[in-house]
Amino acid sequence: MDGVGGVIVETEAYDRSDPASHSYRGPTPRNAAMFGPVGRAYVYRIYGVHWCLNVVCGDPGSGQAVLIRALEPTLGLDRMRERRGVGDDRALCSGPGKLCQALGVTGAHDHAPLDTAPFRLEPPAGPPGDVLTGPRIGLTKGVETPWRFGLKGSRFLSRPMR
DNA sequence: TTTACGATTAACT
DNA sequence: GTTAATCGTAAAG
Repeated sequence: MDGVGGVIVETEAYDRSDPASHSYRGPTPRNAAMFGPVGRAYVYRIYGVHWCLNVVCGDPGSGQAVLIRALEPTLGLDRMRERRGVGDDRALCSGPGKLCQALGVTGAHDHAPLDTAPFRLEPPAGPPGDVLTGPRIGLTKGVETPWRFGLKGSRFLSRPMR
C-alpha cells in the first residue's frame, strides 16, 4: 500500500478455541473484525505503543485470524526506511509492530478489505519456499500450540525458526 | 468508575 | 539479558 510492500515470510494463527487469541472470550468492540467478513484486516494496538496487523480468515464469524509477523521488504524501501528511521533493511519489517510502522498501517485500517486500496494482497509471485512451524512468540498462554509459520532460511524473520 | 495488563520494541546494564 | 514506555480494553468493584 502507498508504494510500499513486500513478501510475507512469517505468520501466526489464532482461533476462538485458543486461550491466547483475542477472540477466545467472544466478540468485543475491539476484536469485532475477527468475527466479520474474511479477507479483512484486524488491526489492534499492543502495549499502548505498537500496531499489529491480522488477516481475518477461516469460516465467516468463526473468530479466526492470521497475524502478519514479518515480511521481506521489496517495494518502497526508501519510504519504509524513512518511516522506521533505520537503514538496516532487515530491521524494517522483522516484527509485527515494525511491519505496521513501515507500511503505515494504523488502527484506521481496522476492518479494511485487503484486496482493495489502500491494501493489495496478492498470491505469491513464484513457487512457495519451504515453510517451518514452531511455537508462537510473546504469548503468556497457549504457547504449546505450534502455530507459528515461517519461510525457511529467510533472514527477514522476527526470529530464526527452530 | 477503577484497575491490571498485553499476539512488542528499543534502550540500557 | 533486563526493563521501561504507554494506553486502550476488559474484568472487577
